[in-house]
Amino acid sequence: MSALPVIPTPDFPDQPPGIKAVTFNRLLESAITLMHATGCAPTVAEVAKHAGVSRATAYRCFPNRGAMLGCMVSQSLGPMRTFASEHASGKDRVTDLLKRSFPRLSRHESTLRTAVQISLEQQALFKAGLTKDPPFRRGHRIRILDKALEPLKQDLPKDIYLQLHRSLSMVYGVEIFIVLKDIWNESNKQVLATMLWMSDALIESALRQAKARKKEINKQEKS
Amino acid sequence: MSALPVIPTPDFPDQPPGIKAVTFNRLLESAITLMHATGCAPTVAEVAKHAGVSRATAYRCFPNRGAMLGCMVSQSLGPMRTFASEHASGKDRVTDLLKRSFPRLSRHESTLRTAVQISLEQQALFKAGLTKDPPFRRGHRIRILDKALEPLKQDLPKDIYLQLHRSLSMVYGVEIFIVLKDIWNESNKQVLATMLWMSDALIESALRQAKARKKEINKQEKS
DNA sequence: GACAAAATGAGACGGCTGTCTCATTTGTCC
DNA sequence: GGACAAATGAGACAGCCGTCTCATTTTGTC
Repeated sequence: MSALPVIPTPDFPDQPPGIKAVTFNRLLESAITLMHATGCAPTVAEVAKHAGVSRATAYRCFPNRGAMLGCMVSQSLGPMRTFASEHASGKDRVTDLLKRSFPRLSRHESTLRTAVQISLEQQALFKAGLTKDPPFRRGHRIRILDKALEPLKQDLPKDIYLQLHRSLSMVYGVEIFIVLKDIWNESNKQVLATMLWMSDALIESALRQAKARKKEINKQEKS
Repeated sequence: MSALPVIPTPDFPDQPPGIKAVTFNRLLESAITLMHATGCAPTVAEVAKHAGVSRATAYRCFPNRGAMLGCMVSQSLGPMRTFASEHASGKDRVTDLLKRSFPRLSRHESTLRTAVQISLEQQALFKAGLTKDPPFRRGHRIRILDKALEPLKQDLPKDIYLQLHRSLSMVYGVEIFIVLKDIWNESNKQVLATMLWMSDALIESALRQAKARKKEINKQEKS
């Protein structure tokens, strides 16, 4: 297996001024540890205690709990390396990406769920004008999918490509876990199956649509 | 436009014993009012105050804030009447459902987002064993989609139908708003476009798959 | 109207959040 | 070692959560 391109995590946490690196890192690591131990987003007090640091210092590191959890998520997920075979054809490349990413998604499910939770909270606050700082943003998937779709990009008109890209971002993310497990009560295995089924359908449809349009254009040129 | 079938909301809030109906309703209405006014999930204290009721009484109505918000969501959404033309063909019926549901989805977006938030919180607590009461469940969409897919149900093998049903539940829900708006920064209009594009692709794919299988079976029978 | 039961209000409590202030420790430079 | 600044700890505070207890009001019934 060749070395896979690394896609960096977008908002990798940076340590604020007036804080020693060791303290900052201890807090982040404690947050991750507690998250994995309980499957639940830890409180600031818990993290501080586990890190052997006072609560005040924790709040010097992060403006609030949401930010702390946001940093924790980025740090915990780390850079992405789950990539597809470089030379696979269009659809296979996406299939490959999904299959290879799945264990990772599955493993980090609770962390990713937390990310959604934070994002929702902060978006709501932001939209209500109750806070100025921009909400925690996810979006890893866009670049990863873009990379996986590279071979298809040439075959597809721009608008169709974009629609496919957007659609696949509904498939390649934690939301499908949330819907299928919390509402449908399905297993992880079924989640993967659905991801694959959907991506196949979406890609086929995009290709078919592109083909039809090409035909249409040819026809017009002839007449 | 003929009378459309009403699909009842699953967990319509029922007033607990030891509480006067008027108090319960006032609390729920206050919660809805505040939600719409701020776009943010209100606190128990706020709701109680707005309802002219003591905080203690509010906690006599709802075991906790999550439950209060859950009831608020169910009450706010009310029974579903957004249904498709009874006699439309398979795919059109789903398209119709999406188009006709969209304004409602869009209007209740913040309420629906709150529902996801509550559900995520409670799922996490539940999985961690930190609470016994079952998490707030969403799932409206399953029955609605099932009804809209009725005409297709006969044409499709059971497994393909189920896969389609599951897949469409990723399309017909607030999650697509969350992904497209929070990550992609898209407009509501684009959300609808993506919903339609995806549903079309998924249904076409299911039909095609069914056709292929039928052909395969015919072939086997001949030999 | 009187009485009992039901419904509600008032308020205390510990825990968490986020924001302070003030003391203490730690590190660095001379 | 001493002086100074950076980093941290300790703790108070108001606000919310969720759980109590106890007093008060409202309601229904005789």
